[in-house]
Amino acid sequence: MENRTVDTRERILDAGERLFMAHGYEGTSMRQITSEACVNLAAVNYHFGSKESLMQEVFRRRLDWLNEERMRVLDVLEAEANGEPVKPSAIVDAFFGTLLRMAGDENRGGMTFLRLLGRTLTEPSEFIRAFLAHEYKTVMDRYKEALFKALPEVPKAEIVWRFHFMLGATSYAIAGTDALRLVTDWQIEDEDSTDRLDRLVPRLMSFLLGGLRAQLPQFSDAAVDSK
Amino acid sequence: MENRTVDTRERILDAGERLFMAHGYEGTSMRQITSEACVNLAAVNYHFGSKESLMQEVFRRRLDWLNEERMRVLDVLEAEANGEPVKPSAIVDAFFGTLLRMAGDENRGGMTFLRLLGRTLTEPSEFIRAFLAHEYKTVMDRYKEALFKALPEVPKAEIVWRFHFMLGATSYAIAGTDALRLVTDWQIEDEDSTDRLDRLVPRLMSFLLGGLRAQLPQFSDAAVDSK
DNA sequence: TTATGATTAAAACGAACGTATGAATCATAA
DNA sequence: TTATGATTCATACGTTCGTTTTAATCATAA
Repeated sequence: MENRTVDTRERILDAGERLFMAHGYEGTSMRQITSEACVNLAAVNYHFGSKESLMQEVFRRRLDWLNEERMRVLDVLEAEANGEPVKPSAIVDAFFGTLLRMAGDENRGGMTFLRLLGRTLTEPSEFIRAFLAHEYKTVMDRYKEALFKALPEVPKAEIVWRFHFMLGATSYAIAGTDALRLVTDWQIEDEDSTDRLDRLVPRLMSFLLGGLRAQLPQFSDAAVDSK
Repeated sequence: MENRTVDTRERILDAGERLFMAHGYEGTSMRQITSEACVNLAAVNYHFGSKESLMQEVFRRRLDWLNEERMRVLDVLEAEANGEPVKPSAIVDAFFGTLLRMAGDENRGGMTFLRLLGRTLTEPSEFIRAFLAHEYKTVMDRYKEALFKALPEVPKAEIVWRFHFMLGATSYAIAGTDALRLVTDWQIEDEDSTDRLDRLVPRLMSFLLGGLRAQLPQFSDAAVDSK
């Protein structure tokens, strides 16, 4: 009994992941999903209850592992540091590198899930917001604290903003890997697509670190940045 | 006759802009739009032909000015430079600063349009891709060339990627101004919302320039970065 | 082999979608 | 004042949406 069920559930999750990535939540119909998964229309409601619950399960399947892994890696880094601050580059790699390396692991959703995640963060449907907030809260707080410790001379508000900017650059780097081409018609010359992912990680990492450690902004107005 | 028409068209465009921003293209219905605009359901099809055409017009109304302004500013910068390369910081400010300062100009869409633009770039519906590509092509090429000249020691492929990353960070900075709060539950402490926008521009600019001028990545593999 | 609970299947539900139609209403020029 | 073209209006069309229902089919344990 177990076998059929798992296959059906997984096929639905895979189809949902791919279609939500390509057309968004609202732009994807149950009939598209069940058709692509080769299951009956009623199967989604039977196994997941509703379209919204399916969407949540699509995320949970990947995010649970991702955020556990992020916690685990940061645990290791902090243990190695023996109470000293962890290097910013190591923190950034633990958070964003772990995410990006999912793209190469087809068993963990690969590029498809990363692009879904990237686009979802800019179009948070009301119901998915609470879910993502809950799913992300703990790991975000841990990394925020680690960055505060790693960069004691940078105001906390600035670090929070820069984490925010880093998330944006990363989401685009993924979600837009071929979307941006359609906007700009740019060719990333001389690179086949296998090369591209391998090189994306160091490229993005350089950019993120450059931004994180950039000169602090000068506010034209009077008020100095509050500690 | 002219007056009623213009008002109706503008009210529809305003409502569409706000609702597309909040719920996305697929997530917004004609009935929501016409209801918010206080016009008859048939008014959209009468004035714009279809929902897709309305979406295009929502963008055109703002992008035409934005991209002309970007061109104009770069013209001025290059004229002042007398054939010398323009400073990277000036190029970045001309492109992204011009965009960000739209947020403060309610007559040009303000924050609403910027957030719509930000989220649309990660969810490019098939039909909007060709439109945005056409609308953006010329100005993108101009700025790309300016950056090549400004950073002759950086490989062109790297500059293209970093422009890409900067777009992402910027889109998030805008689209996520309150979306990210919902993901991370962060409070940007000690700042009222009027302060926030004034400070966002220098903050983001510092980050973008730090990323643009960051140390070049070291690729672990053999092949050196191609010219 | 038969009984049982899990899963799949086919069909239909009411609601909401984008769009089209034709009559009513408006502003303007003759 | 009346004729005309632009605009607004109420209404309906045909589809598609997510979900539900009821029956058929399957796998397993007694």
